[in-house]
Amino acid sequence: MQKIPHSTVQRLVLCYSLAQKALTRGDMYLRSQDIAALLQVDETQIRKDMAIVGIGGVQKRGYPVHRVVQRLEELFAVRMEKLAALIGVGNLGRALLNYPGFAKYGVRIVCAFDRDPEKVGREVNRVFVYPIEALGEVIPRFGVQMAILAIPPHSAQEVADALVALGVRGIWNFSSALLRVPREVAVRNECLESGLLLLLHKMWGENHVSFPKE
Amino acid sequence: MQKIPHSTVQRLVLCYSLAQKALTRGDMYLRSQDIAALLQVDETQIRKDMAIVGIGGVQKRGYPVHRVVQRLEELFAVRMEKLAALIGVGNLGRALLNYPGFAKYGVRIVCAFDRDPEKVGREVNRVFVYPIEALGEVIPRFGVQMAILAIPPHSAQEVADALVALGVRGIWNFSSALLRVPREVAVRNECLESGLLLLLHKMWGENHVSFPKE
DNA sequence: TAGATTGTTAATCGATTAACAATC
DNA sequence: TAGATTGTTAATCGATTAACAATC
Repeated sequence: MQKIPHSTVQRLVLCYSLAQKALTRGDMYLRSQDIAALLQVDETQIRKDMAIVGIGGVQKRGYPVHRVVQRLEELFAVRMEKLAALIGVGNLGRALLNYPGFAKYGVRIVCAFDRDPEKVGREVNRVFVYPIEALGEVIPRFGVQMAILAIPPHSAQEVADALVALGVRGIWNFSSALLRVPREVAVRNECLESGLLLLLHKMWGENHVSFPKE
Repeated sequence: MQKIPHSTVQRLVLCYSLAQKALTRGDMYLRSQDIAALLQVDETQIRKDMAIVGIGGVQKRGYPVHRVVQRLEELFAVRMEKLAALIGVGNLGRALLNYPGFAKYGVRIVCAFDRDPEKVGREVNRVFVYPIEALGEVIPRFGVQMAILAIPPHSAQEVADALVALGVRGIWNFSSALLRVPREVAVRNECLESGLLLLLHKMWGENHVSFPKE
């Protein structure tokens, strides 16, 4: 199959969530028109996206919800169980541990790591916290495939290198560090600082006068 | 000034973080080549981005770090004090309250809201938690300009409508709901579910066979 | 049948990259 | 001066939108 454009994947993520909602509502079909309105894009775009991943529609009805859900679950590999490690059990890390979204998408956090001796040796949400030095022993033991990085940026690259060396295939990076990893390792940057700055730009960016604090 | 393309703004966010780092290191200049390598884009792109926002470089040296920082602080309005409300004091909300990034960019959370009577009336990190019903009274009293939405998706639109009616100009949306707001209100979606699915796609997407759990 | 929808090809638009001029 | 860099214009590439055919 041809490579799926990244912009298409982004829209399909949203389609997936819409399709799940439609499924619980009991709707049989989703029309490109309605999806497009919610995503605020052109409806042709949605039809093209569907075609790209091989989801066919039915004239006068729309796209069969169950087929959309099925195909997109395949595309996002949500029915496959994925074992994950959480690195950094700070405020954000703990919030992620309690996050209901993971289980829903087949991600199971099986171990956590922290540098702080206060946190090491305890359980958070039934997940044991290991010292960061134990990475090399614990990651292979559990067969961890992906890591969630919720640590300060200064040590992020070092930890990422270790994770990659241990065979981790994907990193969900909440630090502001720009990680360098081999091509075959997937990284998703979820830097909140960046998100905040993008919002601030939308709010006050461009042609405005910025008043200094003092 | 012409409209700044969104892709340019995204790169400039990263440039800002690099420039700050360079500033603390004491570097005088940043070369487009080096920035490009870290961002993994073409160096011409960086020069174009700089030109678009009016940052001029110096031949044989690069871009003066202090000017980059200064101009981008203006672009992201970070020196301006922005009063924010946190809606939803769950795990994620509490993590955000303790988040050091906010103060750094001039965002001050002045009040928090929750539906849970258990949480209402208490202080979290020196911020008072109001009942969600008090939104209409409290938001104008504090002069809140932006809101951080960390609530479940089903009530997100309703709360967003209320916030917009109260004059809030920007919403940092951590829920998975796709909010509909008037054009003049800025929204940044920070839906973690979406981020996770994008990572899963990169890891196992495309031409793979997905093994069901059972 | 008429109308509403999907599906596809062509046109447009915008973003990235290449080529090279300018200059310290 | 030669070389390294910025700056800019032109070429390419990819994504979006428009037009319209196909069909239930």
